[in-house]
Amino acid sequence: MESETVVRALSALAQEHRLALFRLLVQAGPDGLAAGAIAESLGVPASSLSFHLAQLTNAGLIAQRRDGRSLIYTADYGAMTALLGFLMENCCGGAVCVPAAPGDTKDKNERTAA
Amino acid sequence: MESETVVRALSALAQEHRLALFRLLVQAGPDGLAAGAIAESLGVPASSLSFHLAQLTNAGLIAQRRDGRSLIYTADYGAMTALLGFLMENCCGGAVCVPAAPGDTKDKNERTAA
DNA sequence: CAGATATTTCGATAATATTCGAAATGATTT
DNA sequence: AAATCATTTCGAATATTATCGAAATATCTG
Repeated sequence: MESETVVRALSALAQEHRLALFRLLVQAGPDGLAAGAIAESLGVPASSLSFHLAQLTNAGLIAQRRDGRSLIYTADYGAMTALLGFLMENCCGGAVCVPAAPGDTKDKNERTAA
Repeated sequence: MESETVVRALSALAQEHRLALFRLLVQAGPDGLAAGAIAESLGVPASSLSFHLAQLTNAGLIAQRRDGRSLIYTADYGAMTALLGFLMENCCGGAVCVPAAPGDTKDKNERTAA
């Protein structure tokens, strides 16, 4: 995974509306949501939303499919996992350091490390 | 974890120099690196680097300690793990979907979900 | 084909980020 | 305390991002 790709993905998520949007799609699952439904849910004008959808699409984090006159957007879980993988990949020079299971929101960062 | 905190952390990482900087610190481990060493390693002027260090510090992703006349920066692994945790936390409405271990770079996103 | 609906593109404006040299601060040495 | 070294703050130029209405595009319905 190229560092430029990662920056684009992080940039895409580094914005209130888009983070909310992405999480909305993640929770919506494979069925996804139509652009209109998202706009309403987020309280963002259609044209603004379209801009944000384009950013996320461009970053490869979401995908588009057409259903009638609606465009349905879905989260790309693969891209997400790849991103997370990249962020921990060279952690501590390869030592085991993030054994925490998903959902475990522990905040301590004491480590024996090296 | 507040969404605003997450956005700040993502914003901090969503920039070539800072992503490289953070990864440099992650790999450097608990010993960390002096600002000067980082500046040289990244090929960035001192004042620019200082700006980026401030961003990462402000986002809580790195910490500072003084050693003589040098300021040593280290990655905050706890903040990092918290961020990753948040990003997967509500994934698929709570269904198990990212069981992949760190280092496993699988790219498929087929899921039975709901 | 005309009308209605869903969404995107355009264009202009406002807001935020990045960059880097020069000057300021803090810590060390002599 | 003066000189020196490491780093940060300031200020100002440049670049990138976000916002949203109006107009354009694409799809469906009658």
